[in-house]
Amino acid sequence: MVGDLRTRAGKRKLVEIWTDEEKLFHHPSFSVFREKAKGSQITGVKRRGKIIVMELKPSAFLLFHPKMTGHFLILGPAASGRDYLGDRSIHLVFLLDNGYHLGWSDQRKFSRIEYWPTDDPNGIPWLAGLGREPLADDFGFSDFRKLMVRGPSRIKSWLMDQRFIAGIGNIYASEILWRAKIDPERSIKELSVGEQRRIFIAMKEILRQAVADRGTSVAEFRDIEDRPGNYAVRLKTYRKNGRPCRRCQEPIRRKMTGGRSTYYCLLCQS
DNA sequence: ATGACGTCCTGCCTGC
DNA sequence: TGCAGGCAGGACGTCA
Repeated sequence: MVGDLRTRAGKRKLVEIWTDEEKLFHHPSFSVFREKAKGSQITGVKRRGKIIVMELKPSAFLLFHPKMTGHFLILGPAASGRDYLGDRSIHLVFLLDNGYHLGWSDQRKFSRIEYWPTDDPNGIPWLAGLGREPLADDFGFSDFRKLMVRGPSRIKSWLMDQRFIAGIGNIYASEILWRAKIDPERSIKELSVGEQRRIFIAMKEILRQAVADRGTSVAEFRDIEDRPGNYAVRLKTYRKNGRPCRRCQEPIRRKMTGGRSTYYCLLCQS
C-alpha cells in the first residue's frame, strides 16, 4: 500500500496544500504546516505500525494515522485542489509538481496528521512509542515472549496495544486468536509457551496474508486507486456473530470488552 | 501499572 | 415510508 503511494507521489514536490478540516492536524497547526511544507519534496514513504510516514526534503516527516477510514487517493489534474474538498470525504489535497493531486480522504474525520521538521524520526514521540513490527524478519518468537510480561492482562487487548506490537487492530486481533484457538480474555500471564507460540505463528500467518490481499475493507477502506482490499472474504470471526464457526459450526459470538467488540468461538477458543 | 470510560465523527442499522 | 436515536471504532486524556 505504501508502495502505491511511493509510486504515485514519490520524488514529487508539494506545490500547494489545501484542507477543509484543520482539526486533523495535531502538530503543529495546519497554517504552520502549510507554510513550512509547501515546496518540500517527498523523498521517501514508509509505514510504522498503522502510521504512514512521509519523508520530506528539507528534513521533515509527515505522519498520517488513518484510524478507520483515512486513506490516500490519487486525483486527476483539476483547476484547483480546493475543488476536491468535501467531495468523497476528501479533507486534504496536495498539488504535486506533475499536475496530479494527492488527496487524503477520511469519511469519519478520525484520522490524525502530524508534521515534524527534523531529520531524526526517532525523536518524534508518536513513532518512538511504537512497538515491534510484527512481520519483521528479526522479530522472532523469543522476542515476542519477552514482550509478553507487561501491558494489558487480556491477550486481545495486549495484541492491540501499539506499545508492544505495532499495527494490529480489532479485526486482526480477533482473527489471530481464532486461528490460534485462544480465548480473547485469557491473561497473558497464564498462557503456556505452546499457546504463546500458537499466537505468534497465527499472527505472522494472518498478517502476511492480509498484506498479500491488500487489506480487508470491512467498512470503506480503499487503496490509492480507490480499490477495496481483498482480505474480507477470509475473515472467520470479525462481524460474523451468529454465523457458524468454520472449524466446529458453533455460532460465532460477540462480546464487548473495554468498549470494543470481540468476536470468538466459545468452543474452539477456550 | 492497569483499566474503565468519554471523546472525536459519520453512516448505517434498528425501532417506532 | 420517514425519522430519531443508538452504535461502532483507534488512540488519547482523565479518573479510579
